[in-house]
Amino acid sequence: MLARVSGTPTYKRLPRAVREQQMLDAAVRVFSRRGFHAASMDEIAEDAGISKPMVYAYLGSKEELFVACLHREGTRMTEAIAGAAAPDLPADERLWRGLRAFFGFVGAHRDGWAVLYRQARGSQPFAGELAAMRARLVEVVAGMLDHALRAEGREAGETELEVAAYALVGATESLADWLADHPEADPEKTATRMMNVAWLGAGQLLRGATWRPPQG
Amino acid sequence: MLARVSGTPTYKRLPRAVREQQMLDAAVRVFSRRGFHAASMDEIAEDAGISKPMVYAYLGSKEELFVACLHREGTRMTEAIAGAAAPDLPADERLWRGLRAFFGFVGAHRDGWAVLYRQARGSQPFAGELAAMRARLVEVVAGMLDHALRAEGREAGETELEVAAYALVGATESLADWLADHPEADPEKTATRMMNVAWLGAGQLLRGATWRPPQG
DNA sequence: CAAATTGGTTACTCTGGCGTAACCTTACGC
DNA sequence: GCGTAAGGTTACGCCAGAGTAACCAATTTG
Repeated sequence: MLARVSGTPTYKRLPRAVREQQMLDAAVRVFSRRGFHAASMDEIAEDAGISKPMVYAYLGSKEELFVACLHREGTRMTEAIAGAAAPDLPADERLWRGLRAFFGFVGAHRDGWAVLYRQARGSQPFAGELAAMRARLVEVVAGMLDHALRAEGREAGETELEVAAYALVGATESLADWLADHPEADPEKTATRMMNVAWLGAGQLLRGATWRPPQG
Repeated sequence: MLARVSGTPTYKRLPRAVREQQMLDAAVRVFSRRGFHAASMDEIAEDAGISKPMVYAYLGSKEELFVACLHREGTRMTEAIAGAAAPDLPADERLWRGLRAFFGFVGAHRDGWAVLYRQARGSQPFAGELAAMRARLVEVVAGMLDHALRAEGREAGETELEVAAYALVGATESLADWLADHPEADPEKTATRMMNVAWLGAGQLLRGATWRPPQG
């Protein structure tokens, strides 16, 4: 332990931007497997291959760190979905693409996203952050429904739309949880199933109706 | 403070069964408004009008206490819903009754149940407990779907049924959250809205279809 | 080649709040 | 009426883990 005689620092110096990402990666992993409360800053630091004070120096308190995780993951998700949007398609096609992108993302980030999301739902400090994300999503879905309705010359109350969107988003989140808990499941197939119940409803499903993805 | 000269104990002695319920009431309130982590055993004890060691004596550790809350509230809810079941009705009627009972319960226990439920979703120790409750619900819904399908001579894979039920339950939970956040909202109306999207699906909704509660 | 700046460390402090030890006091069975 | 269990209290032990102080070493910069 007398080592490090001359310029041989056991660690590697890295620019801030890189280290921050490593820390966020580690934080997502640790928060995922332990939960916010049970996760310790020491463990996160260790997992990131760095010492604790660095985490504080770059990302601030534990809560701030968690919010940073939420933010990064949330942004990634939003972008993944936004990339699938195409405002001039028919409603079912839009819904389908959105769902496929969403489940694709969740499937690819099983630990990351789903668990973070589950974490954030409970604890007050983050409920706001989360609620904002969900609100944006609900608004998008409600907007889509509204748009489709008006295109047919119909109209619905704001609350009607909000509630319908809320239910759709809730069902989707729920299946995302299911997907996260079933590693063998296929995201695409899950999206199709979601589409079936969301678009056709239980009534038609029971009558034997089936919705199938377009273009192969 | 030299008081309590003779038989004037500032507190009232009560049988264990009663005190336990008071403690659980208090625990539900405090966990609801603070969240599991931020809730302190001292506050719960104070809110219950008792001293902390009594809580430990009767209900055990903080985690055990929380699980006890979950259990009691969960049982109450299950019973409320079970009371509405009528196995020989058509599927839509059964779904409707179940939903109405559920939203009625949530509406009547706004802070109690919804927040407990939200709490439990995140934190590992209770995820199991919660998952079990949800699993029972999913099973019931899946069973209902299966029953209705077979009645029409059709059949569906187990996973299909499970996923559909999961989506339905998720949408319902989500609207329960919405209801809990909108104190002015009417449970019955919320149940109707849920029924609309669940039974008809977005497709028919957009075409102007509407589901209406039977018998007035 | 100083002298800041930036990346990094070890080794603490300090507190919230869980859980408990030790100790009263009323009621009830016998 | 008296012992013992059941209901109750105050006061404390204690520790995990958030956050910090103090200090070291590369690397850029003028």
